[in-house]
Amino acid sequence: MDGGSARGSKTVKARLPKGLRDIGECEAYAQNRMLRALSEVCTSWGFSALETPILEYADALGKFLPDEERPNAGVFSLRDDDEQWLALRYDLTAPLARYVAENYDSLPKPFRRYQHGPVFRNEKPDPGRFRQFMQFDADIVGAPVPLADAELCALAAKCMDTLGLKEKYSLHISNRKLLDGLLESIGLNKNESGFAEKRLRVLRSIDKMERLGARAVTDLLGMGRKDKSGDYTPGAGLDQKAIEKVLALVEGHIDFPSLEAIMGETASGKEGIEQLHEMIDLMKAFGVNEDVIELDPTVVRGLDYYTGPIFEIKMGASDSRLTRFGSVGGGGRYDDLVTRFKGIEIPAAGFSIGISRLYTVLEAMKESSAIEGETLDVVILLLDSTDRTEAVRITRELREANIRAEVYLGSSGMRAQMRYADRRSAKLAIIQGEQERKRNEITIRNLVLGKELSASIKDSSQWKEGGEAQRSVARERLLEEVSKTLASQK
RNA sequence: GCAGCCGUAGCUCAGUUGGUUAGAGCGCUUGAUUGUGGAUCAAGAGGUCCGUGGUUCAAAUCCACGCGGCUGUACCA
Repeated sequence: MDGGSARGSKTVKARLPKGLRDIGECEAYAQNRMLRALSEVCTSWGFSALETPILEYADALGKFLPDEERPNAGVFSLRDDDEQWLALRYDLTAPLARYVAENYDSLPKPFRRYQHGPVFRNEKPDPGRFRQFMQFDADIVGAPVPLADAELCALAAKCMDTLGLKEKYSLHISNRKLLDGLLESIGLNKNESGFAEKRLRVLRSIDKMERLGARAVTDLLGMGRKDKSGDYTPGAGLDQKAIEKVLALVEGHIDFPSLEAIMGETASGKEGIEQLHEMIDLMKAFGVNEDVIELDPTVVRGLDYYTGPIFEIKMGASDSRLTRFGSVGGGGRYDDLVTRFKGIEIPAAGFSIGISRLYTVLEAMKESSAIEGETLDVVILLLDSTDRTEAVRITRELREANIRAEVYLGSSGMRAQMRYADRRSAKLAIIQGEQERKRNEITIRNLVLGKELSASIKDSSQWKEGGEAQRSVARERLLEEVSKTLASQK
């Protein structure tokens, strides 16, 4: 009555906020390795590091201002003590725009930078989609030419190659101007009322092509669509002819001649095609394998954001099992982003890779080289009869030789210590109890070999003897014998 | 955001038409088998039955609302 309930009333329930997660050792190691590798690539391509803070003024982030009804829709925001709204960054590009605007005069133009860090989105978490995740981002500000777009695409490809994913991804490229050309060619006029709304619906429908298929997209372009749950999504209200034209663009593979036919004489369409041609030529010159480049007008991305070339990095083009993961990164040209601050248009383009998402995909692909953690090498057991300072000296000697070692901390029995070593996937254990000490020896147990042998062991005395998995050697030969045992395990 | 389903131990779940002290398996901790990962045996820890209110002599069980999870859908920088 007293114990449980009294404790219950005083303790706090340990719980993780929804949509957030703890990252275990395997993913943490993998994430660090990926970030390090990508940073090196960017550095060698002449991009410099820039780290902006996690918090920004909400209005500097742009789009998602806290409003009366839903102060936390999209972004996490909070009030500073001077009443100004702060918000957690939801990507790395908006803070870059703020940085560029603030430091414009002192920056070299073009300005090339990379950055990585956690970003936050306050929205409904879905499986594999969290409210905090790691992004890697690279951008070029102040270069209006397709050469910059091509270089960023090529860098994205190089990044994927560096992560060991050569031939496991593809770059789907398109151009926002193609979509402008399409809208023009189906008779949507910029100056008509309701254009913005209609444009948005058309673009969203196109974006759903891959997930929902042609029939659903037809409905969405026309009268609207009712889904399984009974929810109704209003359509764009296009006529039959227009719908067919849109579908022609987004259905199946497309090549340049058919693209030209669809775009016709529209100015934006022509410009978009021209830019794509130039980009692809330059990408190849940058060393991108032609096979990973895929012309794909279904790529839409940020609706009010991009102004020119856009692209997405998708996994396993040939492996349909992976298409459900969608894109692991993408980017494009966003010439308007700094305009908000400066009043003048500053050309900019960039891309980001979703590190957290990429890890999830690699895990599902069982890319073990990318996802395995770093295991412990040695656990030094600590028995009642073990000399503490000697155990510490052994630990230190191993560590100085760059062997990952730890001395058991605690007073449990030997059995529990062995279980601990097993749980930690340690490769071997070192024992120096009374028997070893008398003879100035140590016992090395090969845990990997021991596990293999255990399958055939029947009675418990064999366990204790250890057989080939265990031997005693002179104390001075510690390093030599440990190294030998570790080497034998590879 | 909208809709449907679900919520009992760390995990997977049982719990009768509402009825005494809420259970099992696995896992976890400790111990035994001379000082060894497995097996076996023994003991132990671990619960606000999601929360709040209601119906009732009586609620894990029925009702309402909230919260959380899953699925679909919307949004997605």
